[in-house]
Amino acid sequence: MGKRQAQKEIRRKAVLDLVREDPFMTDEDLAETLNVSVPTVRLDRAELSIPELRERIRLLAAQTRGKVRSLAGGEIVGEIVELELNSGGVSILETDDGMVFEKTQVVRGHFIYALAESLAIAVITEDAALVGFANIKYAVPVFAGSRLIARCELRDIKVIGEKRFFVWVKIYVKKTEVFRGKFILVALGDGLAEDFAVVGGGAELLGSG
Amino acid sequence: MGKRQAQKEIRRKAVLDLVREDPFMTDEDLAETLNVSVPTVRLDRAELSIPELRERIRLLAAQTRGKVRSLAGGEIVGEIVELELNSGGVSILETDDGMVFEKTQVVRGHFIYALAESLAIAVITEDAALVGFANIKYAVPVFAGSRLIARCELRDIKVIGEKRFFVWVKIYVKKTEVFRGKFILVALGDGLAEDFAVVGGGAELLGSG
DNA sequence: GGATTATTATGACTAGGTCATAAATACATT
DNA sequence: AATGTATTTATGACCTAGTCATAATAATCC
Repeated sequence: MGKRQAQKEIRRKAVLDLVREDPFMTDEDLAETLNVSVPTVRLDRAELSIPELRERIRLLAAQTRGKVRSLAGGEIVGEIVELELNSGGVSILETDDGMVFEKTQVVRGHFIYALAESLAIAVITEDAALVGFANIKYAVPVFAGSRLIARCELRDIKVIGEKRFFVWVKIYVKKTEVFRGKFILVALGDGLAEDFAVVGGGAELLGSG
Repeated sequence: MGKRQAQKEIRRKAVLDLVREDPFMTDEDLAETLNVSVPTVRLDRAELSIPELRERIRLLAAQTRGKVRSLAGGEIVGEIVELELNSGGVSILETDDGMVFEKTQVVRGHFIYALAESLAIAVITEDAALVGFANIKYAVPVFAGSRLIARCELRDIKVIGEKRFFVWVKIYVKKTEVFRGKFILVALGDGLAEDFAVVGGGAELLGSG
């Protein structure tokens, strides 16, 4: 292998790394940082089948839109299909490839947890409820593509200092129970400062440093 | 108010709704669905200060990139800063506005949970480990902007049928413990079919229907 | 030196816009 | 019915970040 060929190989790897790191780079940006011409970069991209900038960010946006809406964006993970306040509810989450461990294709636990927690909180009418404790069990691994059905039941309300809501959530794939969780939710009201020292960034209420 | 003015108002609202629902619509798409010309749509967009398609998806991609990387995309939530396999580790997650309940600005539990779970799994060297049980406690509400520091410790390994890893995770904001969780992880090996009936979409191994 | 490969240049074309200007249309008012 | 105004549409020049095809140049190997 000649010198030029080796250089090419190295540059192509660099191109891959660069766009992976920052998919918002134009061909001109790439050309500048790699000290080659724009056509060279285009050739590299073509052979590495890296799509053009606009396509890259379009894909990025498309990919993440659904996930973010159902995960980071909204208040609720999954779609609530039944809800009786202070009693129970049902919500559904379609799992997909973006939620799995690569190796095993098994859906990561925290997606299942998030579905359960969201539903548990949705059932409580209290203005703001937070999970205080949870006791959870994953019975069966879930694979991408499964439709998770969460059923939630408010079992008890106790007042021990503050109001505590005892909520049970079971999640099924078809008829198989894959998850079971008992959540103890706490109403976030005036009692906050008693049991809960609030820790925050800008919004620090009760300092601890 | 005349007829035309009213029509305009209605159309502008429709434009807003349409791009909100599907930010990937071109002006031509919008013009067609609204039965007006492209320039009209452009005028509407200008007055509603809706950016052009490319800018919209660029913003979408930029906004969600960070979140998705740390949430849905990668295997790990948070950034691992220390890791001793089969022993312990430390990971860090910077919380932000996208992770909170709107009303209270409190970080949603499942982000904290995900940080803990990710670290617990990372510590286990086993090819694929899954959470079997977890016992968790949220001590203190966390506000956006806090830097969460998760410390994890492998406490025990027991073989009860399959290998079980007993992992403790504590999460701090500064010196305050905000979360504590005991995870029992199960190695996902040959023992899978014994204790675990596998439920999945396309990859259904042990059917239940 | 000549063949081969890699790099660069060039030109024509594209989508999905921007901005500015002009023309056409519809409506309300006098 | 005529006119003024708001609204809508049309037009043309320009932009970015590309596409594709073709050609020319440069570097390396045999």
